[in-house]
Amino acid sequence: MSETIEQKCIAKGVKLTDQRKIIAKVMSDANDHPNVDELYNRVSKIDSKISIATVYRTVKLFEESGILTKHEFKGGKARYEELNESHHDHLIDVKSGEIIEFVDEEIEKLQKKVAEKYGYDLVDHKLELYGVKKKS
Amino acid sequence: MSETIEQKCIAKGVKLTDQRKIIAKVMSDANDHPNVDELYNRVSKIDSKISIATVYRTVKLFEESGILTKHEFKGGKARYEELNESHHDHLIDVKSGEIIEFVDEEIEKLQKKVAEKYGYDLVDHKLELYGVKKKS
DNA sequence: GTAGATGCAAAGTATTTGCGACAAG
DNA sequence: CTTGTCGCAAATACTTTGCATCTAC
Repeated sequence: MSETIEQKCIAKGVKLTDQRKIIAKVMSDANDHPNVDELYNRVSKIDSKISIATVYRTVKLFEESGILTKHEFKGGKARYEELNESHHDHLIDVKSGEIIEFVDEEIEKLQKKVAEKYGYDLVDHKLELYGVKKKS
Repeated sequence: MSETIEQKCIAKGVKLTDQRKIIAKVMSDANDHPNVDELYNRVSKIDSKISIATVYRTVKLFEESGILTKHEFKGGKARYEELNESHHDHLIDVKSGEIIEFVDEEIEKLQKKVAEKYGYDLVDHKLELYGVKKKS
């Protein structure tokens, strides 16, 4: 296991309040990609007095600190997930909404090559695949 | 040159009102990826009485009819562009906002392969590269 | 002790919708 | 004619913010 979100906050000099600790824990425990509403629901079960404004402020802060990453999948609300060493992209089941994480080194390399070709250094990228389960 | 947006509307049985003709023309003439505000501005110069609600309704209708495609680039408003036979992805200059269109057959193939690998048929995908211009 | 965080409600954005008037086919 | 569209303003959905209070360090 690598660093916890709390540890990352300390490393980055982010002040750890009770609210932030709870949000950090909920995000650490999440195996999915919750949106702010879902996150607020989970957090509320632990401390019902936390306001949604704090949740918004915190995910934004964590994102700016490189602790969380934000996804804006098609037509939905912004979703967050913990950012860690292993980069991956997403395959989204358009029927069920299920999200599969995948890595493809070859695609990564090609992306860099495309950027190079146009005279750019790649600083970020977004790759989302939308699919339907095969009958087979 | 291929079909105009107007022709596509007729082909798809979309009723052609004056407002829609104007929006169709502005989108056909656009070489960029305007958001609704920008589109509304351009349209207003031709007919100042068109309301923004109509612009929203029309881009949505055109998108559902497969005439326009919607992009939700990072942190911005939804942008639209005409959908035509040549599929492409986008490389966005994070400093200037400039958008470069590119095609990479190899990446396309690999995406399909990844979907296959997880038992999915690819129905759609989104690939956006964000880069900064190289000094050199 | 002090700078920064929180809760609340109000304010912003972006987009959608109800409704009566109007126009395309 | 009749069904669908338009303009308007109000409503909605998501997110941000001002301010007084509170808290981590």
